[in-house]
Amino acid sequence: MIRVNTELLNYVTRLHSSGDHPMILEKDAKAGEKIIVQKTKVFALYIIKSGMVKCYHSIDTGTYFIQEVFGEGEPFGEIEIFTDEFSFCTVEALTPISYYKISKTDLEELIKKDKIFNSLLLKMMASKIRYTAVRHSYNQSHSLEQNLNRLMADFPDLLQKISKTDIANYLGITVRSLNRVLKNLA
Amino acid sequence: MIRVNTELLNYVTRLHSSGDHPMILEKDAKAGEKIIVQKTKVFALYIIKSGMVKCYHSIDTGTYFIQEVFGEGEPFGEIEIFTDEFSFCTVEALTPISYYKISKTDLEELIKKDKIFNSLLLKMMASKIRYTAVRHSYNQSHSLEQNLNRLMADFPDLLQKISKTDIANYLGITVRSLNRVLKNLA
DNA sequence: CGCGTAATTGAAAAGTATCAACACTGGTGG
DNA sequence: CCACCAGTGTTGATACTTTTCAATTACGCG
Repeated sequence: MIRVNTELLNYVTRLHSSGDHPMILEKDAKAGEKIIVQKTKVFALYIIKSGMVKCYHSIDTGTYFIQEVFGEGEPFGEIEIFTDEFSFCTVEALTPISYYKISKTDLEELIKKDKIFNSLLLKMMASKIRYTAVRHSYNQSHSLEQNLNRLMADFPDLLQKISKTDIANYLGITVRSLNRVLKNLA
Repeated sequence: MIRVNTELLNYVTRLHSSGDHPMILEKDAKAGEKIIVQKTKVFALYIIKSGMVKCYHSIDTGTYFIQEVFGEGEPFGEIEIFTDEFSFCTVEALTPISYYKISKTDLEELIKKDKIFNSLLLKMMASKIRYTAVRHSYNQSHSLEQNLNRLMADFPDLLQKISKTDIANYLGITVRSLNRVLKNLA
């Protein structure tokens, strides 16, 4: 549920601090701020340096589905840039965050010139596809209780870090159901 | 549910027929043949030239979840190659198919040398992530009836092309539920 | 303190799975 | 040519799971 990408973070941090890449900006945001808003154009790739964001897709009034929670090193905005479409998710800071920002044109330059960066991107996207597919498959084929157990095993401090509303929206269930299952587990 | 990628197919067909790329092999398979088996090592990228395959993840005896049905131009095997992990899906021909096959080392060569191919790959993976995310989100947030309606609207000849068992496993429901909803729609 | 958001819990309603019986189809062998 | 078989599809009854609705409590913050 909380994804990280140390390899990419280390590489981008090195690029940034080398000074050779002034196009890599470092920025901050407060908890609750929206970095990307659903159905708008995206002009940059973002990589989280510290903190967490949630990436969610609103359906209509009130309900939304959490695609993923991104932690250190996870990039976002790349899908909109590569597919050249409007964002399908809103990305909102869960904690105060700092992040790197690379504009679309600079990103395209970087991909052309830096083969290591290019292959990190390919690897990152492949890993996103794999992770999402496994998660989707697991969710569909197991009971809520099993899904929750797996989540708690992977992230023991989940309940401290993420609100129950968000956990429920990540699992695609109501908070009522989440509470019932949590009570049964205990 | 049935994905295609005309742009990639055209490009690879041109590479193949130019004769400059003898590493791009053209092969065939009968309906029911498995091109990739779950939990095995994958040594090549495959691109469908004609026909359809289903990509599914088995849980335990009997039950499986269909990730996606791939049609013309859709690649598979790229995730295993880029993440360097065992396959999490079995890829099985639904119809007789013909496909292109590029070995891992040749693929890496091609990515380095051919910037257009590289950017087609980036775009393809971004589009897979986006599509999967939207599908997952939609499935979780809508009723079975709405999901089925959307599927039938997108693929009017769905019931002729895909078996009900496979459709149910794609939606993550039982065949019994699928039949009930289909009856209500009519 | 008061306000809005998040969390908790029960009861009823709706949705889905499970189980089981049976129909339909295409291919195989006696 | 027909009987059989395996795989797929159909349908009803029942049990189980999840949602919906509603009422109440807890918490953080200006």
